Amino acid sequence: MASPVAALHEARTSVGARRSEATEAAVLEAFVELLAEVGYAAITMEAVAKRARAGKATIYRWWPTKAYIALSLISKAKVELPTPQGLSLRSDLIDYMTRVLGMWRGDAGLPVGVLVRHCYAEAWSDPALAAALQSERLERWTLLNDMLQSARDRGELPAETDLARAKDFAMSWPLYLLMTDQVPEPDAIARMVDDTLNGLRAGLSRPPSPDT
Amino acid sequence: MASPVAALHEARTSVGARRSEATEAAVLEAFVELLAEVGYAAITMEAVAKRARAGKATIYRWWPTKAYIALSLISKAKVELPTPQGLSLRSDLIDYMTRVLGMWRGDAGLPVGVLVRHCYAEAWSDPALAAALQSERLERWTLLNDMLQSARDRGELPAETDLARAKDFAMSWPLYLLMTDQVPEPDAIARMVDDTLNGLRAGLSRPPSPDT
Amino acid sequence: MASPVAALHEARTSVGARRSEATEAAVLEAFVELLAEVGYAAITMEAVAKRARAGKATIYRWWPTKAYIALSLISKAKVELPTPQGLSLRSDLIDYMTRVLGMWRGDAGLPVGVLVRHCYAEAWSDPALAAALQSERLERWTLLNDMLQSARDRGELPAETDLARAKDFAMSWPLYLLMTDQVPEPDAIARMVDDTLNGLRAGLSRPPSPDT
Amino acid sequence: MASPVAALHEARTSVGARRSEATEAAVLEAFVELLAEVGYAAITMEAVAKRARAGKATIYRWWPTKAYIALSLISKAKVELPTPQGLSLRSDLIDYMTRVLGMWRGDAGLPVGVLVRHCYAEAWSDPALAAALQSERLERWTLLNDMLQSARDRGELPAETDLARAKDFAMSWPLYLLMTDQVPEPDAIARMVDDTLNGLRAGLSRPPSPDT
DNA sequence: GGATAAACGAGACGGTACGTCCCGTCTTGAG
DNA sequence: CTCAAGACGGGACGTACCGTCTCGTTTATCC
Repeated sequence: MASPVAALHEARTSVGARRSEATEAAVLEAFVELLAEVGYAAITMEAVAKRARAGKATIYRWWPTKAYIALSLISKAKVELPTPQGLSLRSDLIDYMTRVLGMWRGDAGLPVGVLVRHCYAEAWSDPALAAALQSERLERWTLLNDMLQSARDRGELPAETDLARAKDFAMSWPLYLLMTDQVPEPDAIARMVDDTLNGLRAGLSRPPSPDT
Repeated sequence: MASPVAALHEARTSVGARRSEATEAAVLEAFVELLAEVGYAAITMEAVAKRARAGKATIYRWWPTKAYIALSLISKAKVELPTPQGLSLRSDLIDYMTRVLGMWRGDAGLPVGVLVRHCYAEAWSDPALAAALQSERLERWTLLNDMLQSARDRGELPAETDLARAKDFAMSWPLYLLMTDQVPEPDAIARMVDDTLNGLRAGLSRPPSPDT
Repeated sequence: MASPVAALHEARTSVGARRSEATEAAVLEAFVELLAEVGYAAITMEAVAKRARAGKATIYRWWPTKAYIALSLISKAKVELPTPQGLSLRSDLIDYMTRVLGMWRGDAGLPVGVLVRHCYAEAWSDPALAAALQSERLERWTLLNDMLQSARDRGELPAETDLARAKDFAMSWPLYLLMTDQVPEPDAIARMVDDTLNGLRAGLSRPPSPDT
Repeated sequence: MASPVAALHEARTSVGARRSEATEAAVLEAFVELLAEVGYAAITMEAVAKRARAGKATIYRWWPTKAYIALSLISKAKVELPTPQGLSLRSDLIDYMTRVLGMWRGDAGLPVGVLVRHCYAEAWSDPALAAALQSERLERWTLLNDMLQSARDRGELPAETDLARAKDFAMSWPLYLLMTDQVPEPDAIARMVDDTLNGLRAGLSRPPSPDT
């Protein structure tokens, strides 16, 4: 059930050997190694298979393209996101962004940001991947949603704030920076959050209501 | 000198036949056709050459990868950007964004947005392409810069506004939408601009000064 | 002990379920069907297993390669070979060849000729298969041997005729025709037999004796 | 133009690089080496390409399967066949068969017999190959045809002998021996020829004429 | 005008990776 | 204990493109 990728392979009724977890781990590990050694673009399914001592057919059985392997890694890279303190949206956002950007930069070993960028790139031509990414995004941004809701409840944000749009808006600045290779260093995160907050506090625009 | 791509091939001293403009046009046209028929990802240099009735070597002589062909097309897709009226930043931005997004969506026939997205994607692994894109971006965003400067001069924006950062900030929301396949329809552009303006008018954060 | 193939699996000491005859029949039947549908070359063990609803391991337990399955079918294709009348070698041979060639052509449903040809082909690289084929051949050609011996006894063939060599010689013309896809129609069989008889009656050459 | 295989690639109207003879030679040489090292059955197109330092696509461009490479080698293996002396059919045949069998056994380095056997095997499933083999056979057996014709003219064979059938008959005994791995040593060739001659001299059967 | 040189189309080349297929083995649970 | 189902490591298949390299033709400059 867990990951969006695994979800495609749930049905299982008959007998026979089960999916090898050792192989799955070996594939992911091989991918991480190759990412560090040759870079995302130069990774081939062939090389991953050889490195993982797995058959190519096995890899294709579970991951249609290398982007899905990347997505598996993104899903596994669950950082310990802090429970929002709820004192102020600003401090909550700074905490949150610090963790997220640290994960993107690879503070925990795996530079998830590279994977995210390439997954978005390939999702442009692969609707199924786009959908999987979307669901990944929803799952991962739950905390962000909670933060914004609390802030709205506390009156830090206008009462009529559209939470979904606010979430998108809040991620657009950092994602733009990721996309253009300008992921901010920790000390620049507060500035980024302040810029975002200015936009949010002033109240996001709303769709025109017929009665207005 | 025109385009960033052509700039790499200026030097010319000796005799011999010149670059065939007919061939260049045929290649670009073939690319546009293939884009509509099979999508960006499925375009190959081989297919472009065959469609354009050009030799592969000829294409490689002028464009290292298909991303550079895309870049050539982006450069050629000069829309008639309006001279800013200078009445208000809001109306200027709405005019500007309307034109840019229209070009991205392909209102003039060629969906430039797809090309932009894929160029960004491939630029992640190709510094030279990234540089060419950067210079393309500067050129294209000159008008945006002018608008912001005028607005600052008129007092619509805080006097201490960092124009470069403001430009990035102003483009981050639309680019994010482009990247996530949510390019707004014309009637939603005003909302997008308003969200951006809220952030800008409140004053972008500034880097910490040593004396603070 | 029946077939040369089965003979490899006679020893049976331990307990447990016995070989399922239903499975064996299903495999052979599946093979015959596939032979008609896709041709010998395109038959795979995988497809046979699936068609027979048998496990691949089960098939491999009893037949090392598909050639052995073919051999099993050849062995089973016991036609009612006529007891030699003993009136004349010529009429006996015509009867015999008519039956054998009919079987090759598939008059009884299964075109055994195709199986024979492919078994010979694969036997070139598989000594065990070659040996099995050899023993199959001996068994099948017993009648031919009898005919030749009777004819020699009756004086139709030179007294010093080497029966083994005569048997080979008698089969070489039809086998050559099988190999070159020229299996004679029934009315041409008499001609083939006559050609062979000419050679046999004149006396096959003998190995040089030391005293000659 | 010569060979049956090359004949498929004669048409050539436009410009462009020509077929590389060095590569063709390298492929054939690699095939010969692999034949000696691993045996026909274990040769793969992949290994041939690697050994010859040729691209797989290049090999597939000129030879559809490995059997066609074998056929190329057979065609190239032109032995110095003796001009028939014309003294007697028997001595001519012995000379001829000695040369042919020597080539099959590999007296000149390349065991052509193995190639012939496998080509026949694969021709059973490949009509185009069968046709190419047929034309190869015709070309190679020209001398045999001449011998038989001279002998008929001299009265050594019945005047009504069908030369084509005689040729087939003359080759059926040696080919049968090749197929069953019993290629005769030089001293047994005379016996083989004698057996064949007995059949020929007695007169091959003729198709029934309507007026008989 | 003849020589020279560049660019061109066509396309063969060595090579890499693709995604599929099948091999023969091993694992799992049902009978 | 055997069997079906089926996942596995492995490896060859035949294809598609890559980017480079002849070829011989065309086109422009220079002497």
